[in-house]
Amino acid sequence: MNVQFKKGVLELCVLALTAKADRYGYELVHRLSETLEIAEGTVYPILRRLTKEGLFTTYLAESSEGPPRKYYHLTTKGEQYLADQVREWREFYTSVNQVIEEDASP
Amino acid sequence: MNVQFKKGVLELCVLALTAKADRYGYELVHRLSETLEIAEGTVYPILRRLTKEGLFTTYLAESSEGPPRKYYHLTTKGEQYLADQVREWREFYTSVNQVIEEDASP
DNA sequence: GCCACTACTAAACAATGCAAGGTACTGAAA
DNA sequence: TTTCAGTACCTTGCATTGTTTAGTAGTGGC
Repeated sequence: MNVQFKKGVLELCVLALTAKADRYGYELVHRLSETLEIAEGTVYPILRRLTKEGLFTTYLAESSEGPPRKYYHLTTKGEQYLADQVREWREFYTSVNQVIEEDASP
Repeated sequence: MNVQFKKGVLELCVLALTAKADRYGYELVHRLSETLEIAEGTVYPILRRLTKEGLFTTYLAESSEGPPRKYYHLTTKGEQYLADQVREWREFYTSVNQVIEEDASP
């Protein structure tokens, strides 16, 4: 998996998954690993940063299978930011595909 | 335009455009600026790097409108690399869209 | 000669993913 | 009881790569 492709997009994926339901870090790592290869050391800094920026609130919940989980909940500000990012992402990959296809089949 | 999205993809775009025809740097900057916002100082380092890696050969051609242009020509190695990158790109954005849509319309 | 445009280069800077390391709780196997 | 695997969290330093900013140099019009 091309590491460079992921830049900035992982943040978008974390936001998107958390919009569907509150998530905890470990869960996000494993969910995202199914399709995109992603490391723990990548996810936690993103969560910290986005929480600091007010896009997430957090709360702890006990688990029967290990230490308590820190859940992340998307704020209203987070939802707006996510919507913007999704729009930008769509514009972006459409542009890239135009450049590629322009070339692949002229 | 999200700066981080561009990382890694610019290389792909430069390769894709050069696969269609030999290009010179200034031309690439202006073509790519049409869709992605991009600076001169970004393109030339990519060209230098890819040339060093054997994906491009270069030659000079005179221009009636300024100094001679340095054209970049994709090598066979470059074509193979491009094909790989395009395949990876398609897999990548498909995965990202799955994650986003999973969330946007469940 | 001077200026705008074209073409390219160089160096310091910033953002972000990753590897590697650490802490700590639970339950089952030894 | 000790040990190990699985769960869950977090931090640090590194590598990669685009950006910013500045600079060099040729051409043609004023």
